[in-house]
Amino acid sequence: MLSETQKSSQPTAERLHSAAIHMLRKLRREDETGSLSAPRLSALSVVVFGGPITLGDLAAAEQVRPPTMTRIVSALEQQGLVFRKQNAQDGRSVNISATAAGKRLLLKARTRRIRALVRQINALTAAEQSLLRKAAHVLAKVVAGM
Amino acid sequence: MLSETQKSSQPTAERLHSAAIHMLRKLRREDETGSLSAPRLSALSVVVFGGPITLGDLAAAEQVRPPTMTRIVSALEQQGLVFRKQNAQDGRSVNISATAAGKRLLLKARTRRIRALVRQINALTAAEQSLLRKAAHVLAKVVAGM
DNA sequence: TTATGATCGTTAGCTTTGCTAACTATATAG
DNA sequence: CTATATAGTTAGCAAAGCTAACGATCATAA
Repeated sequence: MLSETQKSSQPTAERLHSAAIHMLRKLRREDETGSLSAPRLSALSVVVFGGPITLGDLAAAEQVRPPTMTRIVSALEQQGLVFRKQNAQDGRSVNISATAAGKRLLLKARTRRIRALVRQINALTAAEQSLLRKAAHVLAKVVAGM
Repeated sequence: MLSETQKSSQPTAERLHSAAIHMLRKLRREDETGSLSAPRLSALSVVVFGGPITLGDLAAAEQVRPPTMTRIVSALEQQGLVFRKQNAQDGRSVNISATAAGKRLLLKARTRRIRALVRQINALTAAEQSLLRKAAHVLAKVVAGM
């Protein structure tokens, strides 16, 4: 038999799932002029803060298959935001790093993309903001564990 | 100049944004055998609990353009989960309702899709679960306001 | 040392989901 | 009755996910 907390985590999960779907759809529309889609922004962020990184590791970090990441990296490279470099030790492996333009753009693009979200959070009460701040950490842990 | 809370909501927003991206990617992969993708599941949910509903209203509720919703509804209809019916008063308008199979499948599919998420939440401490439960409500409000 | 097999990345090709533009059909206003 | 506005669909494009198949490189074992 299920415990009290187990039973009640189903609606919580449903709400989080729904919120995630609608949040991303909304942010995509807010950011209509943005040069960086969510997958590209997310990948670039990993490269900027965690690079240089191999394509395989980047794909794993972003939880997508290598062919998907190949295409995202190629697009970012064409935009001049990252560059590939062959690994000297292992010729099969490719190291991906961010260019100066990539680092610059990441900060601007990320700020703009989540602007609407920040605005909404700022409209909350101080208690709610504090709650959400703590929850964001828990949520990150939850997702990492999946 | 920005207040203390305003400054600190930027990283919270970033964490929530990142968590949403990775959560949805992970759930999609968990649910590999699932007959219902996230957009279809989300739309069906609105129809089941809020239907009958016009295509335009459904598109607005799901924050997508009418052509996108036309296609999703057509797919759901082909799967026998919803059906269209012309509005008697306004011949341009179409009302969408769930079939019995649609209602049945929604519950099963939703449970399966978020199973991994529920599992992770259950692994949290009681305090964290309580925190997340409250945060889910706040988050729903935040997203609704965007 | 060379042959075998594993691993990394890419290419090719499919599906789904977004979009805009343009069209049809119906309703409403003048 | 005509003109315009609205609801939904169709057509066609791009991005992002996948699998399968392939080339190139590395590691290992005969």
